[in-house]
Amino acid sequence: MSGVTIYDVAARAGVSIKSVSRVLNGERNVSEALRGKVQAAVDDLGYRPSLSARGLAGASSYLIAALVDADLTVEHWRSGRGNDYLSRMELGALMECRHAGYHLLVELVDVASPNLEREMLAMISSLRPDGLILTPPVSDCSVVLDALDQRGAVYVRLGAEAELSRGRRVYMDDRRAAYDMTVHLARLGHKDIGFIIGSPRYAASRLRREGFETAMQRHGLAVRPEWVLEGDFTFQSGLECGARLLAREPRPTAVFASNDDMAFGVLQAAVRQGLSAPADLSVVGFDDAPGAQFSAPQLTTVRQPVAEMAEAATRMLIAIAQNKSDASVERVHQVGYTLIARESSAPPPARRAAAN
Amino acid sequence: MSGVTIYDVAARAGVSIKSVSRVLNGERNVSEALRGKVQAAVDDLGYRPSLSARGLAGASSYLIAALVDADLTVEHWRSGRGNDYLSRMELGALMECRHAGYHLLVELVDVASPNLEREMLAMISSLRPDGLILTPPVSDCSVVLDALDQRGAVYVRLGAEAELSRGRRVYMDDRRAAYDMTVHLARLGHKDIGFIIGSPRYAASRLRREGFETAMQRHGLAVRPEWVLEGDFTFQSGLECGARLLAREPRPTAVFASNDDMAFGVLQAAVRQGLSAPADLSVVGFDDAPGAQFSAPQLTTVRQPVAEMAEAATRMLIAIAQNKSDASVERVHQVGYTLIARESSAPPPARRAAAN
DNA sequence: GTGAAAGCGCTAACAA
DNA sequence: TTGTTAGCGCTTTCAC
Repeated sequence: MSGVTIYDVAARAGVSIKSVSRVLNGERNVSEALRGKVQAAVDDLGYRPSLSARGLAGASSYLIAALVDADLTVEHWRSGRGNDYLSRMELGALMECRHAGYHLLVELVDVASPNLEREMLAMISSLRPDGLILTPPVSDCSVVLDALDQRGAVYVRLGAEAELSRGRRVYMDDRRAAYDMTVHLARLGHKDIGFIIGSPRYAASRLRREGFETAMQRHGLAVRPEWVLEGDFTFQSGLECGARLLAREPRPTAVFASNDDMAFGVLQAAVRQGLSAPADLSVVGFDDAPGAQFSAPQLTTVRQPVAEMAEAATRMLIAIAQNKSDASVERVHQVGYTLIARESSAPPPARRAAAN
Repeated sequence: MSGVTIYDVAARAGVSIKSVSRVLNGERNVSEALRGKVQAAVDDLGYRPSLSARGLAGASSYLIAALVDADLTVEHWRSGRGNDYLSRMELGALMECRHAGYHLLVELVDVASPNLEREMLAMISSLRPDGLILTPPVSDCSVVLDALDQRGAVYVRLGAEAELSRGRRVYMDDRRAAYDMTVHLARLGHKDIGFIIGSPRYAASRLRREGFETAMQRHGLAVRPEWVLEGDFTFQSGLECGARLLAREPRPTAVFASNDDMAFGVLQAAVRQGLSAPADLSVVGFDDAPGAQFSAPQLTTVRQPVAEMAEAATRMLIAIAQNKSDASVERVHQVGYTLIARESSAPPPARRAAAN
């Protein structure tokens, strides 16, 4: 029952297997008559070529592999929480694979492994994916890039921020988004703005911080070192940093956390100190996490179009796989972001008082 | 550069390719000496067998395919939101694939397609996965099950609630969880409890409703038909149902929404009517969505161990693939749930007043 | 424009 | 315990 092969199709259509193969792969120099016969046989039999056989015989595997950081995955798994970035990335990649007849494989990469290079090489030779999507922080791991380059693998780096000239990239301007967010706070009248840095594991953390600092300078606002704390992108770290920030005297009138989870933590810290947001303290985040629209108050944040990024990346990968000449495919693709102003950001208390 | 094959390893170890194959597959009847030689050659060369070649020649593909509803994916993609269930499921599956040397493939399934059977058969013959993980609502689609059975494919249905005797299942007791949640409200003193049914697309919706109704009856509480509304698991539908529910006179003192997104909607509807939760109205959900701990008030809900379910499913699949005799592997695996009482559920206003 | 034959890199029978 | 041989179902030369 299991196997209708190219031979069955060829026999039914009364042609050679090579002709079936030609039709399947949309090659030129195939007469309409032949194409019709073959297509009919394919439909009758419900035939679909074996991925393994194609991969073994030909140059394409019709596989796109998404590389995901293993540590992160374990962390999420342990904490019982999902990974919003992962699912959004996949949605985009799947949408694009869907029509092109490609398949999406998700692979864990242990960036800290001492055998990383070897593992990457092994993965490539075992899977032979037509393209790879590198998610952060894997997209900034030079060992991974070296291994892929060594094998001539085609990849797109998502949100990459290091070694910008290597490979293809799809990214958004984190620095500028953070700049805009800071300006948003400044325009509301905030002068005393605290900042919580993200995990150093992500290159984006640095950029967000730079965007913040640049904006502060341009607006003549002082960046107080004691108001710039380092978190690790978790709620807990946001809670701790928030508590420290709000315990100081004087304390900032606004806090910009490098991601939403930390912003939620700051919000919580504010509540514990008897502060109400945004009346006493404005809090803004970054990511537009699933909870951002349900938090109290709803969180002002930056939305990164992750699905669109993955779509673009997958489209590039498939184009290269099909064109054979990858020269025509763009090397860098920038996507836009959206600053979503919700309830958690408002004018500072002083300004409010003055306005009364 | 790309291809170190089994021949290279055999040559280097001074043995036949069959011996290499034996060592690779951990077959018995291999001397330690031979195993050592082969392993050394494998390590030296950084060899890893080609998935395609293995799949083509042998019975195993080392592929686990996760079947995901295409409509849902498109919806999430359109709305720019992630899919928490998907990512949690994958975390679990990946954790389990990881050590066993299996790979996870994510496939979209269009349950509404007129050619669904054909598409499923084609997918199977093209991919030949060693096992399939069916996520809801695909896990309850009989056309899919028929196609898989016809091909003798091995699958595990996640959260399946229909045709319980078919195939293997990993699930949690939705009915009982909903029962418990209803009891939770009853114990707080609520007698007037509204309910929002989930999307009929999911079999779990029916079970949650049944759990609610059974609990109400057992506690001598009336289920008022006008307080039982049908939503579709979206925030918007929760908002609408909530508005309708709260506009009535008398109105319930508690609302049990079949999932968290709808519960968030009810919370929002309460705010718009000038009601404060949980003082005026208790609201509870189901799922423990990412926003549940950040909402205002934090949401009382039921946590489903999705990652653990996927882990168990993957473990079953791999065990079957390796044992060849699938008889020893359990057919049904039930996982526990956790009722998480947060801030959104509290005694009803009357009770509070009486207590004063 | 079409077909015949030769592999791709493995596993599976079957010998030895 | 180990090796030999024959495919698995395709794509790729290379003829015609």
